[in-house]
Order: sequence, then structure tokens, then C-alpha cells
Amino acid sequence: MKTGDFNVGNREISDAVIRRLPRYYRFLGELKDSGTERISSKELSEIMNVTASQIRQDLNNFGGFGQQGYGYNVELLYKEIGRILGLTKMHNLILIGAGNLGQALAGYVNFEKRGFIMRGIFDINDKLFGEYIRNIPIMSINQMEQFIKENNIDMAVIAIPKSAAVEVAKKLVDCNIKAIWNFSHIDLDVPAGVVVENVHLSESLMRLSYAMNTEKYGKEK
Amino acid sequence: MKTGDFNVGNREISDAVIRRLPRYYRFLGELKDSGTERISSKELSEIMNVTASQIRQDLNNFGGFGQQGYGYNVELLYKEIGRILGLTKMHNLILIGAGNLGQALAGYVNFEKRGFIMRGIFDINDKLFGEYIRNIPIMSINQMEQFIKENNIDMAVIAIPKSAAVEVAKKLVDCNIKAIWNFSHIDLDVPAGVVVENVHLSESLMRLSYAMNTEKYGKEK
DNA sequence: TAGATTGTTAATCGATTAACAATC
DNA sequence: TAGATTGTTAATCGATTAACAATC
Repeated sequence: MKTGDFNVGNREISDAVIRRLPRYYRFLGELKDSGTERISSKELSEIMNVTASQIRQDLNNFGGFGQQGYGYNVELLYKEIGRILGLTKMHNLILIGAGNLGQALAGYVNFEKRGFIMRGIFDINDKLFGEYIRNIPIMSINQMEQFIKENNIDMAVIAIPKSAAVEVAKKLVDCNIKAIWNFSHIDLDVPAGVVVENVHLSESLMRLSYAMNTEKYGKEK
Repeated sequence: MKTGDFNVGNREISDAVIRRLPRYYRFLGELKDSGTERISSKELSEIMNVTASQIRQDLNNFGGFGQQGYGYNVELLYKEIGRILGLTKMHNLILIGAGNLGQALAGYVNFEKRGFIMRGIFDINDKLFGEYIRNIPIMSINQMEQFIKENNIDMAVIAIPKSAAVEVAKKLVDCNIKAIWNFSHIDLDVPAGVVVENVHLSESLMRLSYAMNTEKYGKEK
């Protein structure tokens, strides 16, 4: 097992488990802030509305963080999950697309709390070049490749229309970007070793639409 | 079976299926736009990178839209999925929070294509009152309840800090809002009959962080 | 020590995939 | 008609829940 490899043994950790980790992290953070020192899987399960069994199973993918008869130390567990999620490392990132959504993302300071530092913003609109959002310069997309190399960038946020996203993603991969946070409504095709996390807002809206639609006329409970 | 109730028989349709519907819709829309008339589950499975079996199983939750020996008519299937997702209906919605993210969401015109019309924006910052984003007026949060009643609003987008989100959600529920698209980093607790769809960007970022972290040091494939 | 609660194994449940008869 | 492909049943796989011995 190499450094940074958290799963006990070498089993593959299921996506379902990983999807739940940030939520555990959020609740533990709140408990920590409220001064709670210890918590049992049972208590946490009631707060989070999941089963205690699931909590214990999930955590034991990564190690035995609890203690029989006591439960879990909140601060320790919070820190461990943070480490598992990679939040203790720093990453330099860039944003592509200074439209509405891009500007909102650039203005979102909470990234930095998690170790993600936005270094540059790229767009095709030359009216924006030279401007800044929170000290982050907006530059021409033509300068992107050079900037990535010179600034040790390993992650990119894509917030441009889908017609341009595929080409930009290709360039990013060529520049050895390791992670793409994709807000464009398209599935990006990247080689192994590059990770993509999609935020498809329109799909989220459609799910809400479905739920509204079936709730209204659905069978009574 | 009542109008608007799409599931065949009366089985509960699993969340896993529903989460895939918008993606089918997106791919079918692209196929339709490119002039493709018919497609088999096999062909679609190759484009979408899923199994043909899963596609057929998923669709047959809602009805037999295909034809043996032929496959599926793209335009018909696209329309059916749109209907299932409730995209043929109109909804009036409001936005709470005219910060960076809220402004980005207000500027996002694609909602309207799906039948979601933003009628008003509410904030606590009095410097914004009287301003407009795309003809949508920004008003005081104090006017919200009256506005909802007078404008037949059935959905709200919450894009405010989590400290204020719980209270606003409570007010919305009292005003008979049926759906909440929640961008605040908190789990909203709403009564049965009200649906919530969460977009937790920070959790998405953490998942990307996890993937980066394990990819780098992970076992070679 | 007795009580509490974990870590872990076993049982159950649900979702995905495979197979194939029905049928266009 | 023969070939293709669906709709659907059966088999498999994986995830969740339950149970309990280990142990703090």
C-alpha cells in the first residue's frame, strides 16, 4: 500500500461509499464546531438519517477509527475523512469561461478552505482581458497552455458552452491537467489518469421536474 | 393509474433509473438534432457507454416505446422521456439570493426551454431592490410571501448562505411551494408533498479531490 | 466488572446483466 | 419469410442491513 492510499487492504471502494463521504465530513464539521467531542454511529445515524450499520461499514473501508464502548472521536474522524478526501493537499487550478456561472465560481471563496487555489481565468471575450475577479486575472484562452505549465496547475474548471468544451478538454489533457470539474452539458472523454467530475445543472433540474410531476399526481402515501 | 403517472403498473421507480433519465434525454436530443430517425438499444448503449439491457429495462419501467426488429423511434422516445420528466408543463419559479451564484442562475436562459420561468428574485441587500436581471425584478425578501401567492409560484431556487436557508425554506413551505432547488450547503427538512433537489457544489468538489488523490497514488491499471 | 459500541461476518434486499421467447 | 431487436424473465452481482463476538 502506497502513501495516500487509504483503502484498507486493496479492495476497490465503491462509488456509493465515496459519494457519502463529503456528507459525513459536513456533519462531523458541524458537530466539531458545536463542541461535540464523541459520537456513536447510532447517534450520528439519527442526525444524518441513515443506518448506523452503513456508517460503520463505510468508515471501515478506510480503517478502524472508532473504539468499542466509546464511539468515534469527532475531531479525529473529521480530520481523517478530510485526509481521505485529499483536502489536506494544495491544488492550483484555473477556470475556463468567465460567463455568469464562471464568475460565480471564481467568486466562491470556499474553495480555498479546501486547498483549491484559483490562479487564472481564461475566456475568448477580449473585453475581459486584463480584468480581475478577486485578484484572479482574466486572460485570453490562447495563453492558457503556457500558463498551465508555468504555474503548476493540476486542475481546471470548465464553464463554457458545450460546443467549445471538447476542444478545451483535449488541450487541458495535453497540458497534463489531472482533474476537470466540468459544468458543460457534455460527457468529456479523457484518458486514464485524468479524472472528471460533472455538474450538470440541467439534469439536476430535470430530476426536480420529475419529482414535482410524480408527486402531484402520484399515489397518496 | 392517474394522468401524469407514467410508471407502468404501480411499482415504485428506483432513484437509480430516474437519475439516468436526463442523460437519455440529452443523448436522444442530440441524435434527433443530427437527423437520426431510429436507434436500437445496442447502438444507443455504445454511444452512451452503458449496457443495452439497462436501457431496455429502464425504458420499460414507463412503457414499451420500442418495436421488435426495428428499435426505437428517436423523436418519439425523446418526446416520451420529456413528458415523463415533466418538461411539457410550465412552472413559475422564484430565486432567493442574488449573490454570485444566484445571478448566474438567473442569467441561465436554458431553464425556459424546459418550462421553468423565473418570475422574481429576492434578497436582503436593499441596494439591489428595483434592479433587474434579464427583466426579472429583484425585490426585498419581505415581499416574497405576497409575491408567491399573487404569481402562482410553485418552485423556488435557494442560493443563500446556509444560516438563512432553513428559515427561508420554512416560509416557502408555508406558502405552498411544491419544489425547492437547493444550492445551500445544508439538508433542508420539508414535509411530504414538497420535493427538494440539492446541488451541493462543495461535495462535488470533494469527490473530485478524492478521485485526484487516489488516482495519483493508486494502483496502476 | 458491566455496559456500550465497535468491527466484521452473515443475511437480505435491490439493481444490473444475461438470456431468450415474442413479434415486428 | 428470415433477421433483427424488443420486452421480460431468470441469473448474477453488489450494496445495505442485521446480528453478534470482540473489546474498550
